[in-house]
Amino acid sequence: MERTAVTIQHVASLAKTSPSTVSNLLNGRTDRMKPETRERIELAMERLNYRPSQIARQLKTGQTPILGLMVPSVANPFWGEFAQQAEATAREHGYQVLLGNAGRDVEAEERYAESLLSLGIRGLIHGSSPLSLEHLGRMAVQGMRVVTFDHRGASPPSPTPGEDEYDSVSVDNTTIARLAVEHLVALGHRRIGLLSGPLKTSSRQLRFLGYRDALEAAGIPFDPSLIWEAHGFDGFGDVEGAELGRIGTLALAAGDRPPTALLAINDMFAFGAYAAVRELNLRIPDELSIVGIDDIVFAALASPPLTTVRQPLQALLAAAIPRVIARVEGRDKGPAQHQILPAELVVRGSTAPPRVDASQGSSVSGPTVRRCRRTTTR
Amino acid sequence: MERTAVTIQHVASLAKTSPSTVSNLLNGRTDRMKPETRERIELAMERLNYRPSQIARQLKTGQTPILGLMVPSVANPFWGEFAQQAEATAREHGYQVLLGNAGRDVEAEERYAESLLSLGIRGLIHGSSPLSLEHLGRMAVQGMRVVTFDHRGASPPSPTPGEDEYDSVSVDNTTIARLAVEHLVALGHRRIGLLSGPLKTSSRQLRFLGYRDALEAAGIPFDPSLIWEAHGFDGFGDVEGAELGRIGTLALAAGDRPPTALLAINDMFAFGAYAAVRELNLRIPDELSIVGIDDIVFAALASPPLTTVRQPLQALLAAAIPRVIARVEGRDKGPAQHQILPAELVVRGSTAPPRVDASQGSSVSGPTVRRCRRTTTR
DNA sequence: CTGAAAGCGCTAACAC
DNA sequence: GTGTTAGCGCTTTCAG
Repeated sequence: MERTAVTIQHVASLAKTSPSTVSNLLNGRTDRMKPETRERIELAMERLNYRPSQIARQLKTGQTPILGLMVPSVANPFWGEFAQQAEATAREHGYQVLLGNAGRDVEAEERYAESLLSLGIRGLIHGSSPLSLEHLGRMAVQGMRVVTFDHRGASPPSPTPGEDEYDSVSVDNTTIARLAVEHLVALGHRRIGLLSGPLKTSSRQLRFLGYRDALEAAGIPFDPSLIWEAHGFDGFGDVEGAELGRIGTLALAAGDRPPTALLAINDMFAFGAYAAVRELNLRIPDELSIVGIDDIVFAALASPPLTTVRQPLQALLAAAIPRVIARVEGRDKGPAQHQILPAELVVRGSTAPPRVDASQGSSVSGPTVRRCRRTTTR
Repeated sequence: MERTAVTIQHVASLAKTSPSTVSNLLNGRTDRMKPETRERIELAMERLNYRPSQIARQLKTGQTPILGLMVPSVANPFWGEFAQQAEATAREHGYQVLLGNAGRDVEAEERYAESLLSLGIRGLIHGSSPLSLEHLGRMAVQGMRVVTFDHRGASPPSPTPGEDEYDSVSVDNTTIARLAVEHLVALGHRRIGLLSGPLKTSSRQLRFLGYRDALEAAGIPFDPSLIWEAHGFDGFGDVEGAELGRIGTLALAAGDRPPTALLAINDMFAFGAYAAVRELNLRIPDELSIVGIDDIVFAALASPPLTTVRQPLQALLAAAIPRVIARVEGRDKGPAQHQILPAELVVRGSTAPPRVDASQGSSVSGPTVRRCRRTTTR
């Protein structure tokens, strides 16, 4: 009752044939095989309950049907959905997925990549985006095929060094932010805050750019006092996003001329903003409009439901997974590809026109607003 | 620049020694090794940037430093946190984690287990709990060591068949529900609804039991019309939890004598209830108290913050991971162990005493309540 | 204390 | 069409 000790030889001898013939069948080289031989083998495999050992196979071929999956943290709902989608997509292609929560730490990522390599894993889905992607290049040199997300938006035309060592599939981060800001501007907002963790990743920088561009396009001067970027803080705020969002919102609201609307760098930050707004006894969207990015499950569930810019996770992974696999299997040897997918604004209940006396905005110290909650008659 | 082709022989020859000596060093059999030999080898490994191939090693030893992780879906925030914790804990022990989203489907789980086996993976963290755990027994027979969660609460003393094929670490699900109900009863509620997906898993059944017991202990008659169990629905509602919670709450609220408080089978359902309450223009907790189970990240973030019963994820995994590993490595050959950890009620803002005219409760068709939101002066 | 040799289960030439 | 054979990179007796 110990391990499955039945090998290809057992099958072969039961089927009165040779291991190589069995191997041929196993690998679909069944073209010129006598049907009866084939049947005998299949019968034998059946009866022995034979399961080929991937281990032995991969020692031989150097191929293993596993992909590495590196995300900051699956505890973050966005990355959880990402991982789920990655696993599902990979499975459709006959691959499994080895999870790695590297917390955006370059060293952790490298250690992780090394262990993948020694496990014979040669394909990596890299869902993270520290500014420097050099280490990905290093991985590539060691034989790792990687696909990143969020790398290289539309805007900066100059390629990052090492860029051609890996493929990427990303949303247009600049446009994401622009979409959000345009929506807010259309609603009449002119003091639009930006709430973010450290602007260290390229996706965040790109979003920042989009924010600025959209403001400029609308003729609204850029006001640095409306930017809140977490600092004195060691990390990227993937898990603590909500807490950072809360703190940031409080800080922004305490300013002289607080924003009437906020673009949060992602939905977690947006929910932190919700919490802050609750503490301040303000109301969303009447006194503060909030837009998130990602469209995680809770966006639709929150009260009010969050207006956000959706990342097309499914499409992203559907593009990425076959690509790594093709690379790993050597079917795709072309130059690095950088694909960019569109994002979509989802307008829900957290955005509305600013109050007329917008210039006064919200304030911590002001008189507590007492007003009835809007009730809709059904 | 292709693959890391440096093998143990290269190291050996550079170090002017034999592969087996290198292997000895690699495996810590360094007791009776001449220090200088050792140094030569270490130097050689350094210079060659040698990385032992796990693949070759495991073909030989049958051991791979990977654990399978089977959850319904990492897209569900609870399981995301679970997976994150599992990965982190496993890594502390030198193991990696292969993700499998089996959606609680027994067949999918078996397929997944098979592929694990053929990958040489012999340890499985099984975070799911369909009622029938027989298939786990089957896996055990094939050599898979598994640790389950949520299996076998304190209550039903009769062991499930096949139970001694695998270990388990779980929270006391009966107590979880009891804690929640007692809290509600203490607040003065007598009509307490239960909102759940199909009561097919043992953890859910146990929770149901705890709910009933607590009611009985409080002298409150059990009223089946207060139970809403999703049906006509194919699955366990892991991802759709919120939607189910919403529908269920609507249904419960439409009853003759609607509940004044709700126990949701998990936090996702609770948030679904939030959404329903919003649609009904009611207020939490004044008009409806809600208690969840799990304490996912959003529990603290929601408005109002959700009162819930926390599952001690970290402790759960800290107990489970070393156990599977010990099993896999053959260090632990004793009989199956079933560990039960305590849960903790976290009281937040979603529970309060029922309104005095509790018997009337909430109603869809009743007049819309217009009342000011409570505002706290700071 | 170190080395030689025999595989682990499978694949891929290359014979037959 | 099918069988033989030689390894993949490492571990592990068992000699030296």
